[in-house]
Amino acid sequence: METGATILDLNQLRRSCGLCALNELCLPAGIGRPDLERLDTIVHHKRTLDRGKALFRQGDTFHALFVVRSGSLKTFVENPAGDVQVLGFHLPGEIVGIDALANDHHLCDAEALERTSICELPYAQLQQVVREVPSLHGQLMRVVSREMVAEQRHLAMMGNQQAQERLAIFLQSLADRYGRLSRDPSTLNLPMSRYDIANYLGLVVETVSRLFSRMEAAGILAVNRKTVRILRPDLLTALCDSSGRSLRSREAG
Amino acid sequence: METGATILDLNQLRRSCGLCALNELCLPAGIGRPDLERLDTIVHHKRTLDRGKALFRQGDTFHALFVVRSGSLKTFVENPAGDVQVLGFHLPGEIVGIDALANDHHLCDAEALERTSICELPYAQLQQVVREVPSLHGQLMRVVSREMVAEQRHLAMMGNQQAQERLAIFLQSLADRYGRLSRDPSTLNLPMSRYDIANYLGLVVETVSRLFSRMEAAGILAVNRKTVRILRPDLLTALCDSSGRSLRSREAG
DNA sequence: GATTCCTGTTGACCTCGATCAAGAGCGAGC
DNA sequence: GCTCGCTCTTGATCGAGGTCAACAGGAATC
Repeated sequence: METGATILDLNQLRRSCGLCALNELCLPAGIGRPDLERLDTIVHHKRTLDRGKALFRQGDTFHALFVVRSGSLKTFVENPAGDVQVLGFHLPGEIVGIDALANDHHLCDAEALERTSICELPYAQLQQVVREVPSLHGQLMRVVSREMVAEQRHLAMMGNQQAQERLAIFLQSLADRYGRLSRDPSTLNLPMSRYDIANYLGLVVETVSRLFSRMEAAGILAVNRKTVRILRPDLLTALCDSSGRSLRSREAG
Repeated sequence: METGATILDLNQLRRSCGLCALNELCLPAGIGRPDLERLDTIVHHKRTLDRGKALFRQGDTFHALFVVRSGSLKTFVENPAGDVQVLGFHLPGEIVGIDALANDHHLCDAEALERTSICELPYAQLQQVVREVPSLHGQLMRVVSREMVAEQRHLAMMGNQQAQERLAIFLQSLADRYGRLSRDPSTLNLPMSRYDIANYLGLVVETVSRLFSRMEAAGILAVNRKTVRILRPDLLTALCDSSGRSLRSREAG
């Protein structure tokens, strides 16, 4: 349906970090033109995953870092007893696979929540580029640090917050990230199941379901399966810090 | 060797990564002699903290990474409501401060649990050394990755494990780390308070106290204030995976 | 359209761990 | 010595959220 040239242009658009809309949210943030082109030479853009398909599995040997380009992923660990813990949901511009650097093999699973396309950064080549482009080292460390901070927030939520606050915080953070991606932050299209949400929040699915119902009854949300509209962002924010456990927290000395 | 050189040798011993007992557990692991000497030039060894003193506080501007040399630290976040979450306890050879790389200021507090000495790695200089010693980049990423994995384990514990399993896992992991530091892994000298342990595990102090008593009654531990002897490591291990929540976990899909 | 499977919702009940309360052990300061 | 103020322990009670159970709404297959 299109001329050959158009397809090439589209390919070009899809292939270059410099032209990618996620540019400033992603690894290239703050990296100058020529260096960016060097980085571009090693980025593979091909991989596309269907819903439920794995990007990598626990135990896979590590060879690349990945960045979500469109769609979304979940990462999770599973212990020998079969207990699953969802570690995070990853939206466009977010990096996954860092946990594998310590051991040369992946310690968690990464799975597509919907049709998802991925940029692949072969690690050996990335290290070579880091040698040539020193500022990339700093940027990589910053991105990694950002992931750590997200994990710490997750942890703090699990340790201190009540069920309702947890869900509110989760929705809020999702809305924030939608905003940063220039999507409408008041209409969330949750790509993950209630089971995933519950597990991520350290709750069971029934509790999450009840909380959605309760927040809908309170006029804060309009919930229709995967589609959640935030009607009262102010009330949602209020729910985020209803000061959970009083005693436990204040005096850990 | 000359007389008078002895004092210099001791200083040398204290000052050089090459001679440090933690060498292979720390940042220098896998780095060759000459590169190590270059790294050595930027490491400051002076800081010593008394119990309860802060290495840094939330909001402090970031200028250096730190490695515990002796003693121990806890890191924790505190939200505006006053809720505290202990993120981790840091033993010799472990690095802290990475979370600050993303924002140029610290997002958590780090506090000494006992008299603790610290190696300081000024970040600007560290980056310079990374340019000169490319293998250091890889090693830094590995160390960071190790921290992330520890956080993920913490998270999985909070999400899936019952109270008793949490304490068992905590003691087990402490014993493992003692072992790696060539200390007796069966006699733990807990530098942190019951409050810190409880908060780290997402429990309250009363629960932790009861669990210690219960495990002592079961003949697994001998508890005397801060001193905990592991009498039956086999039983402790058994408690670590008594498969907590069955339904919640098995099918997060 | 009927069947099956899966995800999600709602209700009834119960348990684990939080909360409240009291007291014991120990150190620091006077 | 005594008191004050911690940290830690133990007991009694309560409630948030987990467990069990039943069912409803889609989606996929036939």
